[in-house]
Amino acid sequence: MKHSYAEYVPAIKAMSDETRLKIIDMLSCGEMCACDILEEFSISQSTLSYHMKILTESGLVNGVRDGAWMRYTLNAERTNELIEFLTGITCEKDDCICKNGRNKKTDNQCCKGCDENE
Amino acid sequence: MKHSYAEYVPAIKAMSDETRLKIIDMLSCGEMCACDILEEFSISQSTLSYHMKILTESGLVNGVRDGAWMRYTLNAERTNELIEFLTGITCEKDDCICKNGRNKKTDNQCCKGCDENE
DNA sequence: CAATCATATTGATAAATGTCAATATCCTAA
DNA sequence: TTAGGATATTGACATTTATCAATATGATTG
Repeated sequence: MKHSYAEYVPAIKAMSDETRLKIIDMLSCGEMCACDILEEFSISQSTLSYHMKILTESGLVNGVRDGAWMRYTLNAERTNELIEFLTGITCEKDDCICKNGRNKKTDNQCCKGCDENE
Repeated sequence: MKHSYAEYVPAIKAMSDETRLKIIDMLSCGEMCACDILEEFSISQSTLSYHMKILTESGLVNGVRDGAWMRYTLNAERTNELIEFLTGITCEKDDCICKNGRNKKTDNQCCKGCDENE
């Protein structure tokens, strides 16, 4: 199975920032509104809004309006999917892409199964 | 337990690029040299060198010189650690940071255990 | 040691990112 | 319906990122 790396890049990019990692951690136990998240940081309101937009557009976080507030939750399905993807590309596997390349010096290093799979 | 988010940012950033994701996938089954990796992409040699530097400096990939070649391997320990970290911050947990904040609208949304832990 | 192959570094450049202040929009409550 | 609170958007800016061509460095082999 070939992975579509590009599909996961926005979500990984969304996680590649200290502030957003902390926001994800904060949301992992349940819903929070933007104003409560903001209080945990020393950033401006517009910067938080920017970060929340990246998180929601990446699919990792869901945001719903509740009157004047925005209520944010972690999209567990999406985060699980991402972690499974990362697990998949970092673990040795039968249907890997490593059948390509690895010609010159490391022919014998290829995992078993590479020749049998497309 | 408090996570040190910043500690993981370089590794996540290293993964937040389509080219580097594919390189990680290629290395997941075993060692490859730079020249073999290069053949899988339509990028210049200097660009690949740049990407390999980011991957090795992030700790996700190990590179050793073998004569004129560089042999790259995935650092499985480090990738596992990263995945465990991501799993940790995305799963509901007892020792979460969510005891902070969540005052205004969502007091009742906090997970069990938040009050008992620092 | 000279030629050559493999990789790294440098300098330049365009694009993306993170941040803020200012402003706009959306919603509620009086 | 209007004032004010919560959030989003805009414009400006500095920093970082990804890329390449050119060049440098390191290793091998004749």
